[in-house]
Order: sequence, then structure tokens, then C-alpha cells
Amino acid sequence: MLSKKTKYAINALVYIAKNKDEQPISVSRISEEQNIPLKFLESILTELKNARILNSTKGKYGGYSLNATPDEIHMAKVMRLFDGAIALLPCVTYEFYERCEECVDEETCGIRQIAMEIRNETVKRLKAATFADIIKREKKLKK
Amino acid sequence: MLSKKTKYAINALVYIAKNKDEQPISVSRISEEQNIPLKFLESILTELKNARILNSTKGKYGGYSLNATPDEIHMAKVMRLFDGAIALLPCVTYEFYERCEECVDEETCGIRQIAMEIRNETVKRLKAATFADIIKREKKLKK
DNA sequence: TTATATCCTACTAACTTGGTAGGATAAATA
DNA sequence: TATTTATCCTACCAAGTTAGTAGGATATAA
Repeated sequence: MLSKKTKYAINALVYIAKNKDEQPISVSRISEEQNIPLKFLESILTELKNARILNSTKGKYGGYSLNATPDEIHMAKVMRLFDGAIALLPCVTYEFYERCEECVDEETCGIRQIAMEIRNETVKRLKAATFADIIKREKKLKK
Repeated sequence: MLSKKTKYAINALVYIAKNKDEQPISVSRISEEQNIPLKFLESILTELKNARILNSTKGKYGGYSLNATPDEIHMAKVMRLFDGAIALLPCVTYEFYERCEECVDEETCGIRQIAMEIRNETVKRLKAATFADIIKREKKLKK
């Protein structure tokens, strides 16, 4: 399950991407429009900025803007940032690899292969889910 | 990520399935062979029994045995029992459905479709991952 | 100088995870 | 029938995570 943090981040990013003509957009505006607690959202956007997914400008009329085009940012990136590994087992993750403590022998583990197949399929789809794609899907559904 | 509980459960079930000629198998034997804390394993096997995945026989020479053939029990069942929903969003799970609080409009949500596609693919693979299949894979890897 | 932004540090309540402790109950066998 | 060896059942607990809140420092446009 995605954490609230990840879901808030995705909603905020979709909102910023949709309103790209009015960037930068302030935290308070996003908070009101998307119903996300202000202070919590603040910390989320700071993390997105530190991960170079967003840019920030301080001071009056400041706020956040995308640091790339919507087709360059995808769900896998956001999920990894806030929730960590995507895979079912730590021994099949690429960016967060760790041995499975419960595992007697990684090489002959019967569920490792299965977890790897699921991971590959899932990551492929999450990388295809760019914010451009998400917005396209929303528009299609609204018709 | 799978919880330790789920991983212990899978390891215990694989062990019981592999040694089906010696059933019932006691908690203490599984605990020693698979390096799972005794009391914790006890509670796990009780849950598996309540879910009718295992049978138990009390008293001397008692223990646990499978309540079905290894090709009838799969990973999806065990994961749902201990970790709950498999999907990324509560609004696309079949057995644990809930509205997404953060969602403004479920019908036009751009990430719901994506989550549903991933869920379908993942569940399909987890249902194919029966204990017969897991053991087959292990044997193949040991060669 | 003032209004309005982000930035930064610290705290916290509630929940989940990964266990442990201790005894009640049931059945096989001597 | 007593003993041994299982499961069954209730209660507890430490550590970590999640979803926030509080309060002020800092930067910038007008």
C-alpha cells in the first residue's frame, strides 16, 4: 500500500503539472486545493525539492515548480523516495538491496524468482506511469 | 515488502509440504529446522489453522499438516492472511475495498487505473505461485 | 520595511511489527 | 491413571513507523 505521504506527493505533483502556466505555486494554494495538511505538505515538497523533482523559489510570489517535464517524472521515483523499495523482498530490489534474514539460501530460494518477476513487471508499469501519462488518463476519464 | 510473519509462514508451509510423509510436524521441529522463534511460529501456525490452510492434531506425536495439496495453496492466500491487501491503493483491492481518503474523485483518478493493472498482474502471478510451484522452482535451482 | 514565501529543528500520539511469558487443555502411551 | 508432549489461549511489551503539529529562521518582491 502507498503511504499517505506518497499519495499526497503524487496529488501535489499532478496539480503542479496541470497548472504549469502559473508556476511557481505556493504550498498554501496546493494545500487548500488538494486538501492536504499545510505543514505536512511543506515537508513533502521539501523532500521533492531535495530529490530534484521540484524547484523552489523563496519569498513573495515564490513557491514550487517542476524541475523536469511531466513525461520525465514517474511514479516509481516518487514511491521510492517516500516508501523505499518497491519489491516484495529486499533481496530482489535494485536500489535498496539487502539479504533476506529469514532466507537459508538466497540462490535456491523458491520465492525469490517469483518476487523478481513481479518486481520487474511492477517497476516497468510504474516507470511508464509518468505524470504526463497520469494527466492524460484523467482527461480521458473525465469525458 | 512482505512482513516477517508472511515469510516465516511461507517457509514453514514449504517445510511441511516438503515433508508430507512425516506429517503431522510439530512446531518445535519447524522452529529448529527453519530458524523461526518458537512462540512466534506457534501463533503463525495457529492463524494458518484458523484460515483452514493447516490442520492440527493435539497431544503427543501431534503437530500440523496441510489441509490441501500443495498445488491448491498459493502465496496470495498467505499474504492476504498476514499482510492484508496486495494492491497499492485500497480502492482497487477486491477483498479489502475502502475508499481512498486522499482521492477527490475515484472515477477520474489517474493513478487508480495504473494501480488496478499492477494489482491484476501481481495477483495473477501470486496465485500461480502455489507451494507445488515454489518447491519445483527450488529443486530446479538446486541442480 | 513589510508581507509572504520557503527552510529547518524538534516534538508527539497512535498504530504496527516482532516478538515473549505463562499456563490451560488434549491425547498417546506406559 | 499418571506422565509426557503436543496445541491452544490470553496477556503483555519494546522498538519502529506514520501522520502529523509547533515555532521560528531566512529569503525576496514590492
